Amino acid sequence: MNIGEAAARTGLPAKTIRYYEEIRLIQPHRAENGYRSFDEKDLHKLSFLARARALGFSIEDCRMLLALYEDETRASADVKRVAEGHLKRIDQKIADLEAMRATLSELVEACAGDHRPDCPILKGLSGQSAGLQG
Amino acid sequence: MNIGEAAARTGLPAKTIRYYEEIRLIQPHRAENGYRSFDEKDLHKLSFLARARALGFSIEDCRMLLALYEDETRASADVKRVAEGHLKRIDQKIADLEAMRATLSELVEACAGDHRPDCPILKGLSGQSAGLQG
DNA sequence: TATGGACCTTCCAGCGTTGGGAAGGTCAAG
DNA sequence: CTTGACCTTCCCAACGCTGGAAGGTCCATA
Repeated sequence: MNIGEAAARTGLPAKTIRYYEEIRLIQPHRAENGYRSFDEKDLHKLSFLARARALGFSIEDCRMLLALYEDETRASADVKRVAEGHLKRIDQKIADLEAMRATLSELVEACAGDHRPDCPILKGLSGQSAGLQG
Repeated sequence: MNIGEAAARTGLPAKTIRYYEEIRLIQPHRAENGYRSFDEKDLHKLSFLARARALGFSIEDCRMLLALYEDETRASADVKRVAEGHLKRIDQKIADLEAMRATLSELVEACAGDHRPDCPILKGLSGQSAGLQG
């Protein structure tokens, strides 16, 4: 099938599919007219990629996971290691965001939010108030 | 003072300070030799930017906040609106990451992580298992 | 057969926020 | 006079696409 149908069936934009070919995540065949030709195996790989990306795996993680997916002699430990690394990064991001959230929400709650110019948020950002480290 | 000292005193890399000038967040004067010359007001603005960026505000949010910071007749409501918008985006990001985390950690926990090829993580990513929507 | 439109191709450029590095000017110390 | 630390501008890379331009292909219809 052509790229349009592959896009429709995997939910990935055609542009993204071309990009995945360019960075050699997939290698669809070419028809005589030069059009990319996708088979079921390509579709499976694209769907795999779509799910892995939706879980936040980097492209390089995806490349590794795809290689493991295709390697029938893989050890599940190798897959798990990649996933645990990603999990750790997710946890770190969540922690960072929670920290931001805590400080910011403190400032927001202290701000009257009316017509007057006095503003604890700006005070906090300008370093005139406690609650902001760094 | 020169950019090196400004960098040291605000904790921002010199490269970043030059970028902030390029996108017109700051406008330091120039000495006769062409070097940027930072005064205390510039330092305050840079520190303000550093704190706002550390809280995850976008550059455009920072531009708005800086304008409000410098406008003595601002209404705190305008500041609060920007901050609340950002807080909302943070909450959304946290929610997205928590969702990823939940799915991924489920898969990781189901994976033996040994020498055998059987792997629930790959099964999940390939769509052969429950727990992965979209 | 001609035309139109939907598809496909490649190539180039940009997003945001730096970071790295080249090539070269300036300044202070020895 | 040299050395080395600083400064300047400019260009490229990163991430993972996304948009658009210019042009080829295919199919249906007039």
